[in-house]
Amino acid sequence: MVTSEQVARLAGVSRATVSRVLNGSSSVREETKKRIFAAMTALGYQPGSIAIDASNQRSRTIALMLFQHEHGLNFSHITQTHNYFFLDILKEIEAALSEAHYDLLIPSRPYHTFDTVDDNQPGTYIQALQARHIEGVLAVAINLTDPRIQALAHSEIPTVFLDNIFKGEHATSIKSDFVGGAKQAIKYLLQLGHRRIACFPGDPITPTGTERLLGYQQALAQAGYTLDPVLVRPSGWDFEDAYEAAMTLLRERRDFTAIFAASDMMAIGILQALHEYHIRVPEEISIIGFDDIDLSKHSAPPLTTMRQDTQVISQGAVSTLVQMIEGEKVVPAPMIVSTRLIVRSSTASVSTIVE
Amino acid sequence: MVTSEQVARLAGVSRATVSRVLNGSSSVREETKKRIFAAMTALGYQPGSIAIDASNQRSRTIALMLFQHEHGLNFSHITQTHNYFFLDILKEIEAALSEAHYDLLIPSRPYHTFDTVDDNQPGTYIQALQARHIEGVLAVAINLTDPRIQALAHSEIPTVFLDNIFKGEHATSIKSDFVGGAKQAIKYLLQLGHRRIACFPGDPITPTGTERLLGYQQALAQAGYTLDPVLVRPSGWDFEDAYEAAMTLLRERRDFTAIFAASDMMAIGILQALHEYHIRVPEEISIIGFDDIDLSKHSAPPLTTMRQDTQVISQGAVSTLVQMIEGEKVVPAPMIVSTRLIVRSSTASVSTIVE
DNA sequence: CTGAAAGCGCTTACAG
DNA sequence: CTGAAAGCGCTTACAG
Repeated sequence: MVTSEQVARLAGVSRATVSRVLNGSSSVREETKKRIFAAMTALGYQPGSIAIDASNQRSRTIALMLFQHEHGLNFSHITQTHNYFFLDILKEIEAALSEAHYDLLIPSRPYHTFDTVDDNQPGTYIQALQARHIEGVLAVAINLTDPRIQALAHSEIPTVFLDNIFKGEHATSIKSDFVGGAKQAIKYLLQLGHRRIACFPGDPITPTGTERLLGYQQALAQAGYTLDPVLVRPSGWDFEDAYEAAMTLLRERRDFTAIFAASDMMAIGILQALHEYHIRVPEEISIIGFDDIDLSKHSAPPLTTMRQDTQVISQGAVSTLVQMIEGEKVVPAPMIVSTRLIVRSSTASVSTIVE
Repeated sequence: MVTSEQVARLAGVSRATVSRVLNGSSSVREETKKRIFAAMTALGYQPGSIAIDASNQRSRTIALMLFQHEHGLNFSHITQTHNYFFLDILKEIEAALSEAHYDLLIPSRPYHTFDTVDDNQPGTYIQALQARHIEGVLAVAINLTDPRIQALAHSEIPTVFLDNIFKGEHATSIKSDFVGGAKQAIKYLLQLGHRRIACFPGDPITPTGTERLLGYQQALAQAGYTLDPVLVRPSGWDFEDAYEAAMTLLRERRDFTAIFAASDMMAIGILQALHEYHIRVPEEISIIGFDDIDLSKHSAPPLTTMRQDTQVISQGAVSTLVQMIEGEKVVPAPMIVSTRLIVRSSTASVSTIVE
């Protein structure tokens, strides 16, 4: 590898000056600057990042962490169908990080060089991140009971949580307005004339599930309708979970004209159940999803849904994190991003129902 | 941060000895070893990775690169529907890398500290990777015209290409047997009695598309059937591309009883077109896909497909790469992994066709 | 504007 | 078995 030493020699200056040119830290005579640039291109010099990091004591690296099952790796989570939505987030995060000149690390090697220590103990988990000079963490906390989450939230490592609210000395969060989004979805269905609306809130163990359920309840209450508990069907977040829950509901032959699903992936599972029962959408049943993943516009029929603003969430997460790393000590308050109704063909007003 | 200095002091030894205990490089008296471990746990010491890297001149980091559109970032590619398959690969790669104690970097920040250089010029692109001490690259080359691919294949950086064959002094590849897989798929359809089989080979500009087409042609020829060119429908790899191509084919009212799709995502697009034409699968038309992504078992009907062995591909890619980094100078030959027929409900024998 | 020197926190021959 | 010293390739006060 070409070193700054060689560049310096060729340009007839000291390594210090080469470094100054690289960083623009202090002014260098135009003339010498030119000589140095010439030497750099002549040799094909690239400053080595390890040395830069060693010297600056920083890595410009942020880690992406998914907490789902206690000891799983990151991608093993993200490939599950119910996490499909996060891929869109990841895409935008990568772009935003690139703008800000940070790298994204998917930590996969064991954190410790010696084996006496248990990686997953909350305390040593944080030490391990610090030892690796992770400057910030973007965390998706799904399994809220994982003790590493609290350890992270209370550590000194700047952290932004996506989708669930955590606060700490150096931690904040950003998420969609699930309550408001669910409310708007239900209002829209009410507006179309639907009165008996089934609700698949996802997993009510998680706040993100409960929030959607709450929006459903509030919208109904505010419009003056009573909720029929038999139409509320908790389930897991996966495609199959929703499919199964829908099959059960259909088997029971309940009376309803519309369905609110807590995610698009779930809606697509429900759609398949309806399909198997030869129930036409939206002629017989309307259905509305949540997220607006790209598959939604390709489902049969294309799905009406509440879009989460992935761009605002991702850019917000990154800029907040960068600010916490580089900027003032003030930790920004948790951010709530509003959702938007996207009307496609899976919803129709009750009056158009064909018998 | 706790340093080895502090540990050494507390244990009453030199930093050298602490280091020796950490690496097990040379023998240390049992007694002092114990004292040192005690000091480490007492202080919560974790060796800092930056210093380790600086000293060892290596990073234990491998980069994941997707070459698709000239200047795109990694995740912006992977979230496209036609790359959904690679998520399964990524999941296994992460696990294998973890085993081997390497980190996965998704390079996103600009490669250069100074702006005089164009990152995407093949030469400087390699220098940039070297400057970042990337020890190896896992590359998915889709846009084969990207000059960075050749630069990488001929560089000194150990590289394993997935899905397309590239060879170089320090580069090899691993991929599924697309020709063989396509052949087996067609043979299976022939066995079911189908004679007029439409083929959606994906994008024939790419070898991976052409290989599947070749398998189709060979299987037909070997069984003694002539190929009707009108049934071969090239298209892009995306869901919509296949959907559009299928709509066109259906509009033309061609005579065929089965379809071979080059990917599951394409098959799902075609399924939707068939659905819109109210054509029953498999009663009227059989369809077989390729890849076996998880969505395939959830499509309506569940898809018969050629499964790619993601585990063998991923583990093979990682172990080969690690071997090139750590081991002998011999570059392993390109590897071809066989595929496997997974029969589900989208295929049936022609005799069962209900008119 | 520029050079000599010290420093970042580790590791590893070299002695003893 | 263990310590003192040099080194990894940068950066940054400190002088001049």
